[in-house]
Amino acid sequence: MKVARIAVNFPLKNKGLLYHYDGDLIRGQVVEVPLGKRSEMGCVLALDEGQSEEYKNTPIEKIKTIIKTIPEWKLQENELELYEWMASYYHYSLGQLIFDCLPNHLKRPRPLGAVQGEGRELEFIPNPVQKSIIERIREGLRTYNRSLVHGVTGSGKTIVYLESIRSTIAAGKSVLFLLPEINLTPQFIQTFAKYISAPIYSYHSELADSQKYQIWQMARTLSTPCLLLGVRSSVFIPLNNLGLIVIDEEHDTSFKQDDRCPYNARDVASKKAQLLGIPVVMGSATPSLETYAQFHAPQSKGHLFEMKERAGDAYLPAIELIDAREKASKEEDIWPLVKTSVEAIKTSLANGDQVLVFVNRLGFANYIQCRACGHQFNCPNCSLTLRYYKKKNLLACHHCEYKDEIPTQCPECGSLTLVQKGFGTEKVQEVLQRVFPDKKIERFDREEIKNFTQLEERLHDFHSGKIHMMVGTQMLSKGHNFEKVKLVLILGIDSQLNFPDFRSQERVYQTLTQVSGRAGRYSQDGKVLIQTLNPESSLFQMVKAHSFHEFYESELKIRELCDCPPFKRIAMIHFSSRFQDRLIGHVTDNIGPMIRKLIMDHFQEVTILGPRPAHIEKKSNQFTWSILLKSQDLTQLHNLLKSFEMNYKTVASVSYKIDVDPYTLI
DNA sequence: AGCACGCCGACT
DNA sequence: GTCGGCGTGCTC
Repeated sequence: MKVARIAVNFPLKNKGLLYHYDGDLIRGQVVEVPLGKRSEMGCVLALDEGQSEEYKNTPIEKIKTIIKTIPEWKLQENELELYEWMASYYHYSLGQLIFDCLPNHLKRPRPLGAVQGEGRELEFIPNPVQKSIIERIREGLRTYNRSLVHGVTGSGKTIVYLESIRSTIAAGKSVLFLLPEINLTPQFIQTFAKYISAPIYSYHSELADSQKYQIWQMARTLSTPCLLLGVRSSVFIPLNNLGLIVIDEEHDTSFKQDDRCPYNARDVASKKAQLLGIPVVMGSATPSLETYAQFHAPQSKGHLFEMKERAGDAYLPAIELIDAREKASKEEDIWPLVKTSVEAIKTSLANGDQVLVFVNRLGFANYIQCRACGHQFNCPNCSLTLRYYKKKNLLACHHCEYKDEIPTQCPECGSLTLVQKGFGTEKVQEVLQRVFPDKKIERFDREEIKNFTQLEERLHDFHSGKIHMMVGTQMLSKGHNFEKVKLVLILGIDSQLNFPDFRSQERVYQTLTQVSGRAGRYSQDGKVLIQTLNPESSLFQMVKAHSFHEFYESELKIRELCDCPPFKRIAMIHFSSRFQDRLIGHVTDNIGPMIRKLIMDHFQEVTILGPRPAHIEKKSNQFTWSILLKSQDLTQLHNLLKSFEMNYKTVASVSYKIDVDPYTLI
């Protein structure tokens, strides 16, 4: 009997478990193994473990035998290496990681569609800036190297991507194109399908399991090049003969997975490219500070390409601030808008132009409060207020499933006066509809658009002019081109500005710039109005000036002062339990002191903050407290995390989760 | 994460 | 009496 080491699909973070086997087996083979009283999937990590110390020290009767191999699943060496890197970087179980990433086995096969690219010649010539970037990227197509294309909205990054993709495909290699949102897939396919002479596949959450499975199998066996367009999880698809990875909207938070293994697909993609020896091209109008700093640094090995102007005849829109402290608006019942904003919309609509209104929240009111006693309506399962949805006539929690009818009186004092606080897209739509009764106003948010069909329908109605104005959330800000829009109004940005996270300024800068990018791409008189209570804030001045560099330099200084990325690397450990008292006792009495001692004894470069309650301490009846770790020395940070795990003694009903490079510290 | 064992309170 | 909720311990 021979002995193999298997990464088994369960949470233990060791190097895998030992199993006996007969016959031939190779590293990367997917197998089914017995585990306790059940069976689980596993992946072969090593053979010849018969001589290892671990095998000699394990009682022979404990070692079980592999049940069977799964012939259609065998991971390639570079796939396995990527998973191994991820498991150690994110401190996650290798076996669990692999089987979280692989698609589920086929249940009921559905046909898989591909768009065949037409391979037409370009109908336009790239401008000199685009041309030189394309040329530089083309020179690096045979080796691992990283490029960041920082181009203002409308500068034509798509053409740079397109030409890089065309060159790669012409060389007989496939391309992986990562994008943050499923919503953007159709528009890219539309553009790419004209000019690329290869099949185009898209990979996203709307595909059935069987279709995902087919894409994986197609990817492994492909003999001619293809373009694969996909969301976060498509970074794991083992495309045969991959020659280029493109990451659009590099800064976007949806590249970070927040359940299971909290990986960042942008960083995983870079690692994958390194393992394969192929280039990565990233692009954004608002790169993340970390990424920009990597490329901007004097010792940077990456290529930083700047596109400072809009392509063709397009101009950047004029950005104006509107002081929302205007008093006059009250009597006219247009809150949360102010008179200046309404007038601007009126003018724009009268000119026959379309208008976009951006609001960062869903629903009608953010929360409900009793005027008499101040009681707020909270979610019984979470430490949060319930949001009011008028159309559904519900109070609902946005973290759990809780829903309730809207009460008519306060449960505390019986008062009948309940006031609606804060606003969302629904409220703004209602107010605007009252002011402009003869205009067609629709929403563009998650409540209204839940799938491709609804998305395409709404976009079509807007492009065709059937809809005059759209009120939307983030969904509106990402990548879409609206030809007839000359005015964009931004509401509710103040609440984002006051959000307690070191990245809140960066997020606001990105949102404002991206939303502004929707305006006036096709005219000289595009205008963006930002309605705010803080018009003096220097952040707005930088957005107004379209000055990413000024923002970057000023934000960088702040990051240095507060010991934040990119100056320090960060990791968080979140502890959760249904029992608040046990959780607090555990983290304050055991965990805090334990980590402080480890730091003192071995990892003095690391600093610790906490334990402290999470920003939302209770979610779905689970309490969370967190510890924040910072270090300039990445190795020490990782070694501390490893030591923490080795020394950790489990406490009943408390679990923990490590998050390396978290996107939020709350 | 599952799964089983074992302890305790509650109910036909 | 026994059903089921959940705490505890284990998985090569």
